[in-house]
Amino acid sequence: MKIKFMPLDYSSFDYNGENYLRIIGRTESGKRVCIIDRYDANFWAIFKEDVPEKKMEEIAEKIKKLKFEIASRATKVEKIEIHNKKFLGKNVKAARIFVTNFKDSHAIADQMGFREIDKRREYDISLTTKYIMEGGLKPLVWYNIEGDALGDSDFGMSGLNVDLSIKLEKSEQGKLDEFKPKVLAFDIEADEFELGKGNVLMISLYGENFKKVLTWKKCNLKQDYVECFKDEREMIEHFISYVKAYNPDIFVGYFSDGFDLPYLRAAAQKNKIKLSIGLDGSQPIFARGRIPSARISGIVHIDLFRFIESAYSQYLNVETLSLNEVASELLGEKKYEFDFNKIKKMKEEDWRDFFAYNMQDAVLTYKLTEKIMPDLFEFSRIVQEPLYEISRYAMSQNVEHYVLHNLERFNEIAEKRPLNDEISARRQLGKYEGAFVFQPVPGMYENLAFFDFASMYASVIVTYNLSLSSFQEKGGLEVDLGKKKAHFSKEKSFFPLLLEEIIKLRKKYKKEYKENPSVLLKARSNAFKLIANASYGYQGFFAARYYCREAAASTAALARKNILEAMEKIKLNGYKIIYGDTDSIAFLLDGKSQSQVLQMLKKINSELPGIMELELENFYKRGLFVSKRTIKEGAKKKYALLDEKGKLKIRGFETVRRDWCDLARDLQNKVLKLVLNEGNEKNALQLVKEIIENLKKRKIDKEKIIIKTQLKKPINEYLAVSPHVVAAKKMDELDVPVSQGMLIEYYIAETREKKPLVRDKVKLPDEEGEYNIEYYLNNQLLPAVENIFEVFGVNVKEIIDGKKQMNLDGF
DNA sequence: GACTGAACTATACC
DNA sequence: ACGGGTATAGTTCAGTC
Repeated sequence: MKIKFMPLDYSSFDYNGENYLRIIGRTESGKRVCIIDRYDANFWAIFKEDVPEKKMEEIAEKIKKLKFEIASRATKVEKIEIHNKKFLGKNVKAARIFVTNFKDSHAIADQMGFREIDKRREYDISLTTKYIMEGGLKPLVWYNIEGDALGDSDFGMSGLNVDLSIKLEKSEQGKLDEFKPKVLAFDIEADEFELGKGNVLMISLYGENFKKVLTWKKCNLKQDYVECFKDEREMIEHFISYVKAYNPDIFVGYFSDGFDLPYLRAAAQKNKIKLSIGLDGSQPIFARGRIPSARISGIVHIDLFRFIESAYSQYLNVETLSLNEVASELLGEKKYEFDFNKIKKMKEEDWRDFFAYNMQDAVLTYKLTEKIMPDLFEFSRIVQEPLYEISRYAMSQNVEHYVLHNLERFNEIAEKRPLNDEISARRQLGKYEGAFVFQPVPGMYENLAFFDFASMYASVIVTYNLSLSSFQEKGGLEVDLGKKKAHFSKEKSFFPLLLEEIIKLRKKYKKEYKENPSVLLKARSNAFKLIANASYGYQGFFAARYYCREAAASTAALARKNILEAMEKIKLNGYKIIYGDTDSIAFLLDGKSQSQVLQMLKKINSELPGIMELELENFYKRGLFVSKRTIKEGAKKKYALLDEKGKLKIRGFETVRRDWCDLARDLQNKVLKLVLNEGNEKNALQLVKEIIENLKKRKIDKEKIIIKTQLKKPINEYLAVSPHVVAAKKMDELDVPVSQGMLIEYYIAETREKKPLVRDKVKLPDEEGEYNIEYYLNNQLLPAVENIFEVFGVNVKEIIDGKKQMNLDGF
């Protein structure tokens, strides 16, 4: 039979000791289909350089005869083919070793100790990835499929909840038409945060024409979407049947890997029921990791938080990745408010609010999924990994899988993943010299231009062919790394070639998007951009297959060379350089016209090597650079600019730092705005005086003096007990859940005795007390504005102190 | 006990 | 363990007198 099919969920299984893929997806008409496809498990053995072909054949025969007893499976080498391949750009002879079961390939590879075999590769790649690499069905692409329909129990399947199962015979890629998956969002609320400690109070589900809160608490309320059950157990049972009935392609939560699903599992276990939401009736399976990953058989479980954290967050202007902040930023919608302190003594109307709160979380998660789905899908298509994986990969893994899935075009065998001792050896090498940052002279400047290099590090890698497979002992391009020199071949290697393609595709889709905007084109262009930008970090990342410290160090070195040369050229054209960081250059127009600047840019570009490209970032009316607090010299990475449209661009200042209180941040922001707009400090100074007056009169709202600092490790691992650690300890004592990664909130209060340390004055936001005027003046307000006024020759501290003196005199 | 530099820590920039 | 290095700055800690 023939169908049109789109693959969504991938898993593999053994049947009669052999490997099969079970791919769940949809047909055009919305039917849910399971495709079974055979995978011929294999890995590579690369021969040493001078092994004669006859010897290779002999070894192949010997390998075929090897017997293995692994995990009580009778595994053998099924077939061996000898191929001309490439490994890291070099021609090699390699034996492709087909084995009965892929699970045994690592063990078999380990037991093949032939002198003539140099390397064994590709036994450490996941089966699904290997399958896709070797021409299997790619995720999220329409296929025209031919094959035989399967019965319910074929291939040992049983009770799989699909409309149709097919054993794949022929497949052909179809057109890239639209596809709208069935999405079901969920969220739970519990009375304790710790896993398994408390009860699941309610579960919200939200999908197309589907809106429900399931609970076993207060049930006589007029909320049509709330459904009440006898107890926790009955609620969970109905949760399972609702999920089954809705039959989602994508089941999505926000931090559901780390909280909702583990909690539900624990609750189900406690109630002695199975959380059988999988298509085959199985429970979610949890894989270990920094955050556990919850896989649901046949359904793509996406934890939106994880995708946002790894790939999407750089588009967001948020201080935390909480559902509330992310939803506000992307949807303009907020979570509902609910005071969790009430949870132990709830009134009827509190329950009503709580249900609504729970519902809203699922609604926001659903809407966010709709918003982010194009990006998720494009990542999956471009990297060619399934949604489940893509939504959890770190950027390094995205880059790595992009490379793996494109190796075949270069006839390349994949490099192995480094082992633990290799990783630690790489880490011990320490840092290499990175970017150049120009030290600015503090001051207020008028009429500036900003240039920056387009995707600088990626274009350096491409232009100079910097990669593991082009790295060589001598000859070729020599890069000066200070103590050492690195050499790279001139012959273009696959990593830079792939990156060049990525950059070109990015440009192509960006252009198409500008001509004909669509969410799809934007997502595609963004995905290519992110992968390009992560490629430099990837080559310097100690756990990468294609790690090459020399390539990373050379990329940084050649980026430095290029920016310094560009600065020299700009200087030679008669401009004064004000600032620059890594790939950007700021300089004064100094009476010259914008078109003169653009002409110079054109000239510089014509002289740049390879695909290096300098672009105009913007022209600015004014720019402010301040000095460091400690030494009297210009501070790097700290400036404020005012563009021609009156828009402010602030970098590095306390205004943009979340660990400063709003009082100081707001004041600094306003001061910068006034100073840049007016060109002098007069009105700003007046404002500072007013705010300080208010501070001293205790007129400042409490929320404005709250300091938020992230707890980056468990409380007891801190060597220095800083204010936020004290606050965290206080919370812990009050049984408020404290965990690694949380933003700890506190304020600095007046104390009876004079204590020297800040941490002795820490109070939690709810704690009674008065803010410490001296602290907020000397440690928050003044430090935030002092450097700005210093640029105008004004010493704020003296003025404030002087004023105080006058006031006292007045008495 | 006051002072000082080093260490620890968080966060930003690109 | 789940890109990289560069940079500022607050607070505590440990040693000195």
